[in-house]
Amino acid sequence: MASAPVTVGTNAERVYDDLRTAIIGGEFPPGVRLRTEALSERFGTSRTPVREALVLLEGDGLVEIEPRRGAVVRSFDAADLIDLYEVRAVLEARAAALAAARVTQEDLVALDQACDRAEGLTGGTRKTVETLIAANEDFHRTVVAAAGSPRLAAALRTVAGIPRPFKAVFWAVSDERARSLAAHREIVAGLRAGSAERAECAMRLHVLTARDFLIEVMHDRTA
Amino acid sequence: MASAPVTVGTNAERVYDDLRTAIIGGEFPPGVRLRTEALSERFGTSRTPVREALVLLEGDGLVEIEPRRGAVVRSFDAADLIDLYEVRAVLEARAAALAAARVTQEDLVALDQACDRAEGLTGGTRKTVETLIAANEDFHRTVVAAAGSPRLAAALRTVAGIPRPFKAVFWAVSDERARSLAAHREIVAGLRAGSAERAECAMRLHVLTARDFLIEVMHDRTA
DNA sequence: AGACGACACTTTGCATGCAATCAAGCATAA
DNA sequence: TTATGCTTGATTGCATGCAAAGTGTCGTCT
Repeated sequence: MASAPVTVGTNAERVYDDLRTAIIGGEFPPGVRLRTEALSERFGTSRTPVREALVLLEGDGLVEIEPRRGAVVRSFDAADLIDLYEVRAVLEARAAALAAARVTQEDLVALDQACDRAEGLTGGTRKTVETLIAANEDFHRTVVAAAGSPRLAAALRTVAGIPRPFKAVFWAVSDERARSLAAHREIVAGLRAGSAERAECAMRLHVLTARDFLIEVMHDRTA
Repeated sequence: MASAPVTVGTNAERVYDDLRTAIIGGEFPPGVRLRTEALSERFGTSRTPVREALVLLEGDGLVEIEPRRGAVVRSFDAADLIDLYEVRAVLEARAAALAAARVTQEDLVALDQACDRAEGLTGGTRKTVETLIAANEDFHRTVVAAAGSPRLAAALRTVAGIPRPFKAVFWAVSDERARSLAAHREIVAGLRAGSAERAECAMRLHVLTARDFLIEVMHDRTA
């Protein structure tokens, strides 16, 4: 049998993945300086692969690197997030439209399951929220994968990553949860019907609704 | 007086810019292996900044890096280019729509000038084609800048760079030149009128027309 | 003759040392 | 007291050495 390879990919990739998860997970809040030596210590490597990982994360828009000044976790203000969600709306809507013509039965099952996983949950515990976020990410990832456009997927990477605390606000509010779930069901219905227009509009509506909810929340918090 | 800074930015950025220009300029054709030592010699640095530049170029979709195998200039087959142009169509159309509401008088002048620069040219010399490509790039860059969306600009970087020979085919054919110029004028008209819809549709049409011409050319060549 | 395997060479990926630069704190002068 | 310049410590960016993985070649065996 095939034994798992000891090192799949390079060290830099591993650092990139782990650091990305850590940032999105909120372990490194926006504004925090990311010093190469501290990170290399944490990940058990030297500073070289850490530096490479930071460059990759800059491409994802998760960190900002200023020459000779170092890297900091990028902060997201309202304008940033609105901008990000609007680009996401355009790209994910397109992904949904493409997916409508290519989606497989397995994809549809996976999408249904992602919805089902979110369906029963009602509590507001950390674990529940984590599950909801994971199900949501699976859903969107499946749609993008079904679109079958490598370039679209690459473009989405520049707007896909935002820290979990920002996402969490969606799932903390019960009404938004229900609305999001309904939107997901609607998107699946469009895809299942093979209607690019339905899927596209449903996805666009879904993302723009998220944008507006975010605006509302931020307005309440700053007001 | 202020002397020009000896090093603006880092060495890695300079290598990235120069290497990107070289690849797009066709100096390194698709499929060519990019060995770090040879490049470091060329750019007068060590292998470290070269490696960083290659990672950045991978993010732009211009090179492919396989672990332990090295970097090669990415080759673009028909499916790749079609995929790329369709994502460009979505993103640039969105950029045009955003720009319609924000475009300044200076932007419009710059766009007019980009059109004017292409207007008189008729020959098929290398210099002429270079000028046309440069004017075209200025045009699109100006529109994207006028959109004022950093995330959109970042997403476009993943689909903006393709080797010049591919672009050159557009400008080698006189009819396509005229059509492209007319499309640019149409886009400017939409922007000047402040009509997001006109600008958006004109841009989408422009990019999709380019896509179809590319399909046609590649079909002719392979047939 | 063709296929297979061992060996040497090439190239990558990583670790580490070093110079350049930045910030921060302290002394000094107005 | 406040502003300015120096100095020290910290941190980045780059160069280089080295081990590991990949590539190609040559010899051998069938």
